[in-house]
Amino acid sequence: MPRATINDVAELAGVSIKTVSRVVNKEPNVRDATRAKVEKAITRLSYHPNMSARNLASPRARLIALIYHDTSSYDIPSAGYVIRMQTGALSACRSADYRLVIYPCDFRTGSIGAELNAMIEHARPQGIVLAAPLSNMPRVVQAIVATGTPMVRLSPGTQGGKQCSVATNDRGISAAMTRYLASLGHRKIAFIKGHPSHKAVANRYLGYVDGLQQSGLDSSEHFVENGDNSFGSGEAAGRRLLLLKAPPTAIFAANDDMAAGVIRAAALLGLDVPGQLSVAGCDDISLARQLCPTLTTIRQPLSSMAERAAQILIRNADDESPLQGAEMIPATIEIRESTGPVSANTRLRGSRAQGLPE
Amino acid sequence: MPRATINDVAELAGVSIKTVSRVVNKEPNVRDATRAKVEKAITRLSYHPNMSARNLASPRARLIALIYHDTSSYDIPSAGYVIRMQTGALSACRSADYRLVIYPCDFRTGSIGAELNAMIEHARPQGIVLAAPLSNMPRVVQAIVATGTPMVRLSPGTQGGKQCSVATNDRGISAAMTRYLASLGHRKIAFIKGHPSHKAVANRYLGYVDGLQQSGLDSSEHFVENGDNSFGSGEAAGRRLLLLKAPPTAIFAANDDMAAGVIRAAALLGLDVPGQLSVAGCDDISLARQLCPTLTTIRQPLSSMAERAAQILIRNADDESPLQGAEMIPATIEIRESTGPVSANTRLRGSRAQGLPE
DNA sequence: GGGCTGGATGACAGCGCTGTCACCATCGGC
DNA sequence: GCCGATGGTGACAGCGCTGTCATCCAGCCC
Repeated sequence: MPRATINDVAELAGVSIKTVSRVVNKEPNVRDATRAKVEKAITRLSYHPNMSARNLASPRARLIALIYHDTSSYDIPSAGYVIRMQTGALSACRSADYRLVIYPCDFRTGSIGAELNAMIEHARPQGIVLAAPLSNMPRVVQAIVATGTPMVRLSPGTQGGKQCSVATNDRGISAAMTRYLASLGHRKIAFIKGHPSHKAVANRYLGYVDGLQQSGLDSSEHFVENGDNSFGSGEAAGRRLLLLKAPPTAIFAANDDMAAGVIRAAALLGLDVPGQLSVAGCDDISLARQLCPTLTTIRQPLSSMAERAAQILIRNADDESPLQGAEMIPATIEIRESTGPVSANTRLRGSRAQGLPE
Repeated sequence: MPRATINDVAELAGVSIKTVSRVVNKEPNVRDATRAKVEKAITRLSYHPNMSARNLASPRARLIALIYHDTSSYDIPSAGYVIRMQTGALSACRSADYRLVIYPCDFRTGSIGAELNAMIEHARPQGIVLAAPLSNMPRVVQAIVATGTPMVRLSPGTQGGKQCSVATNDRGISAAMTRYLASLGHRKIAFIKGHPSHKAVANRYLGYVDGLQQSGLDSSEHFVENGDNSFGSGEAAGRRLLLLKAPPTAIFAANDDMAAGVIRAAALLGLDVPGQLSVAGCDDISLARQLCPTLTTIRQPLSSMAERAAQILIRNADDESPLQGAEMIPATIEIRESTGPVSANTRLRGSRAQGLPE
């Protein structure tokens, strides 16, 4: 059957198409009886408004773009990260009858500014959700700002500029994780920092320091190692920490990949996790549940963040609000198997402890 | 600056808008000189055709929908799978000036048929790319067929119906993997089957049998175990195989999760991989590169498959071809660290071999 | 009751593009 | 030199909707 148009509905309901339009768009100034009549006709004909016609006739694009760094060209450990954001953004779009355009792009490309510009010119989204780490790259942010398209940044790390953003409490939740470790009896809690370019990840270190302080613990420089977000760097840092004369009993890594590396380092040294060493990570990548033991970690509310960002953009079209300010959606701690209370024999090492091959 | 329209271009080039339209759509019957003039004007004004107007004016929707099973509600090990398909589909869409709509949905929902129907009515895509495992679920396939929207199925497992499909040579490449293992000197090659509902995964078993035969090896029932695609089932199956009196020297699992389980089982039994046991998987999930040792596996050309599917759909709009037949894009074997030649001391077990705690 | 206000509704003109068809040159064949 | 065929081009009517503005009818004030 040919698709029903607004004319068909108007005819069936005995009103003008304009009135149907009002009902569809939930505009005021329609009598209840009329509205009911129209709604009945809509149902009977299973009418769906034509997106293209709507967009053409009104300045509103009903299109949100989600721009993120494309990891598919190399490794894809962060695929879950992207999927979760998509899920959130899609959810907001679906309920508002908007469409979502996904735009993976590679920030290492020199021409990313031009590329984004072309995409924006082409798709003409009503708003843009910009994911981390693109959200804290001046080049990228500026290219988008230049187009004048409303934008919400996800986890921008710092509140630069007036752009609106949605973030999570990286620092606060990291402090909470540290306090949680302290509450298990740990006194020597180490931290492995992430790659310095990642602002949001850097905030986690600050949270760690806060947490130590709040728990009345000293932050010793010996218990802070540098990593670069990779599994290998986590393993190396973990090994260095565990081979100290007075090693920590808990290690908190700024991301899950490094935490997984720490678990491996511990295994190679014959240490039981969590019996002799507690390990915590951050991000809740899928690996966190597959690891053995499963990894206690911080779960970022990525989906909610992206959903909120899309909502802000959608609502912005109505009330022309200036679109600024930062929203915060709290992260949660996922307690799994890799953390536990300090045991009596914490200092005991397994037989394979010392001098293992790298 | 306000966005340039086709009128602006026509005026600048001194032709009618229809001629500009012809140039933009690469239609014939435009003199070269005219075409050049128009193209120059387009560049000067950096004109981009308005999608909505185009769609409204022509039956062609310039929209492809990618429908896949939404894993985000539970665990997300397959996020990479989705991302790779998206990448391929996006690539086809971008180069043809099409838009991509992603539609994750949960096949466990009772109302999935109605849901898909509503989505299709709403978005009106010109074609649908249906990913596995949805592509071999009759309920889902029928719901889409009922809408009359052109569809290409990805890895449908079997060639049911007349729908067009793009698949990979699961069976052939599995045979190749088996031959590869045999070529390393392995004579006792075990296989761990996947979940029976997954057609494409079932084909891998057939390939394994083919491969044994092609290598002149006997397929012994003792060397085939059942799994359910999960890590845990792989570990259990691996353990059973390795505790046989005459255990295999190579284990080929129908997917990577199970292969990872086998590696863990081997580690617990003190077996060195690949020194004493070769392990191969299938899918090339991101975990495959993070495992230690990294996993030899079969990489499905997901991105190419999705790209091809989208291309077929896009091209179908031009030449009204009946849209049927199955295309095949070959998978590749990724040789990594987990497989190696049979060593002299293959039968030697590590000290922790027997009777370890489960 | 006259004049007003404001809510409810409809007429109408596009939004920017494509499909159809008409038009005007050419051009080759007789 | 006349004809039909063909290539190149443009006029024009929508596609299905929304924004604007006009219209109409109640209800209200004095």
